[in-house]
Amino acid sequence: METTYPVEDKVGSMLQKGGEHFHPGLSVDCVIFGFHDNQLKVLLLKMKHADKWALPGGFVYKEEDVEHAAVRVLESRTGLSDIFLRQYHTFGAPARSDRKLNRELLESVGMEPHEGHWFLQRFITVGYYALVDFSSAVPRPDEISEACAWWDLQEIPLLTMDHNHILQKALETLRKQLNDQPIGYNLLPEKFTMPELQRLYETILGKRLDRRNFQRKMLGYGILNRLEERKQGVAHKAPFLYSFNQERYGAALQDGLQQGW
Amino acid sequence: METTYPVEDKVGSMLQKGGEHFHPGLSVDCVIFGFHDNQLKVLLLKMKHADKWALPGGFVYKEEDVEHAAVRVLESRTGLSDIFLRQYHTFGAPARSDRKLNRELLESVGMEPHEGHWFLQRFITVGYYALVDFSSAVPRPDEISEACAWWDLQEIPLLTMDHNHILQKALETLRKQLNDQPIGYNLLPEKFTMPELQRLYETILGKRLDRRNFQRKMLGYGILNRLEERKQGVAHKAPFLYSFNQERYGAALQDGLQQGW
DNA sequence: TCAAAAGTGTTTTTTCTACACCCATGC
DNA sequence: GCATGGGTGTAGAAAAAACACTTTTGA
Repeated sequence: METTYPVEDKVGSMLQKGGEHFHPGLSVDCVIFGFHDNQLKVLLLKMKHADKWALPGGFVYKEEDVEHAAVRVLESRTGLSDIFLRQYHTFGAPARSDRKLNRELLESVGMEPHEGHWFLQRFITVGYYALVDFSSAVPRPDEISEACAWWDLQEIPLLTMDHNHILQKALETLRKQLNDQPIGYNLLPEKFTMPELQRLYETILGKRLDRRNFQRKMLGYGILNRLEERKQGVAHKAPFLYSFNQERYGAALQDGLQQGW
Repeated sequence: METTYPVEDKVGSMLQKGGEHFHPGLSVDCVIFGFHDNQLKVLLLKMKHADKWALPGGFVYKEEDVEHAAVRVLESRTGLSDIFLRQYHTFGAPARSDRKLNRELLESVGMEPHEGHWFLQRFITVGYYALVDFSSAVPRPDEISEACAWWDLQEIPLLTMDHNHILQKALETLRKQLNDQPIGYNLLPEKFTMPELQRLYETILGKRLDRRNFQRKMLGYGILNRLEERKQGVAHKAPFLYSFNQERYGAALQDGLQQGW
């Protein structure tokens, strides 16, 4: 089922016509995680007419599935489709909307910020987090932003509105996901080494793990295929390459890994 | 911070004035769990002018925190405040709104279902689940419903719209909660026996557990106080009574019980 | 007095934890 | 040749699973 939605060609027309096209007072925000240089990265946007960075987000068309809106944001910012995306929380505090900021944005594009303008209403936002392969994702700013870039999780600046909070909550959810679901398929390249997978886990958890116990536990999940080849051109002993067993990985995502009861 | 919101005195005025007071296209639905007779129960409403039962839900006032709306629904249906409430998912499929049903409802109260009426728009709903003490909760229907009652989880009928789906998802979330957080404080009376707590777990999980291993594990969490007294007037050997250690229970909710990594 | 439910403990199995040793590679 | 990272195995501790005996009570 393919549906076409109007495209915002520029800030002005979006802000002007938004009220007609979008579901009122509703947005989605995506925390897009990538992994590179043994660091967890997050994709951030720098909006025009704003001095702070923000999470990539967007509005939901009137008859669009909310999740579809998140997929759309994701695809337009990274060029990737068919990736891991999960809704984790909806942020509904009235104070989270920064009317002053939005009013200034309206004025900056020469629009009259009249009372009742759709963009000046209070917004509820549905938070999604995504796991993407850093090397295949190509960050691209949209019409209303001047930059789009990966940020190291350790160096996240003060973001707009409540976006630091939204990001923090995504990270907590991701950490919990490790406890009953596998992670890696979407964050690592097709072929990867066990140490690389371990770095990923360590980065998400923020602590170091024992090399041998990690390998045993991970192999015990039965979701990995060890390939014949080893990683080329590395210092020291060449580690084996692995890939995920699609079927078993999917089943593990579905059924969970270890259940306490 | 106490805020007063307009009260819907009856269906007509709510449907008529709703557009002025409520955040457009947004609702909350609550899956209220109780435990009685060794059975997990859910509180359902029977709406006037409708033949199906529904989850208790409501709309969100324009400047009201979404969570506050859920608390409001909960309090008005059960008479309880300060209970366990958790947001678990937001349902945003366009097809979930049953316009036909709402149109009929409008007509049934003598209102013109004109195009663009707020009640005929597509709705996003934020799902919350609550755990309440069955014996202190007093089910009370609101102005727009003719009945409010506890239903056995095994006997849930076909509900309105996507409410069966919303309920199912709440149950899944509740099951997962058992794996890293304690449950019971809100579902059981102040004093309870170990077998009662075990029945609760068994009911949620849908499977039987070993009596002795359950007790060992549960005591190991260190969240229980064993009281001096035993349950009175029961057949067979009288079991000890327990209560939850508030401080430790709260800490366990906060920090989690067992973390896989 | 006996069936049913509850309290407590023990054995076995499995999993987790903490290590030690050898191998390959680049400098 | 040696420091660094990677592959593999093993002993001890801890947790989970399986199971048995005794006590209390109402019918």
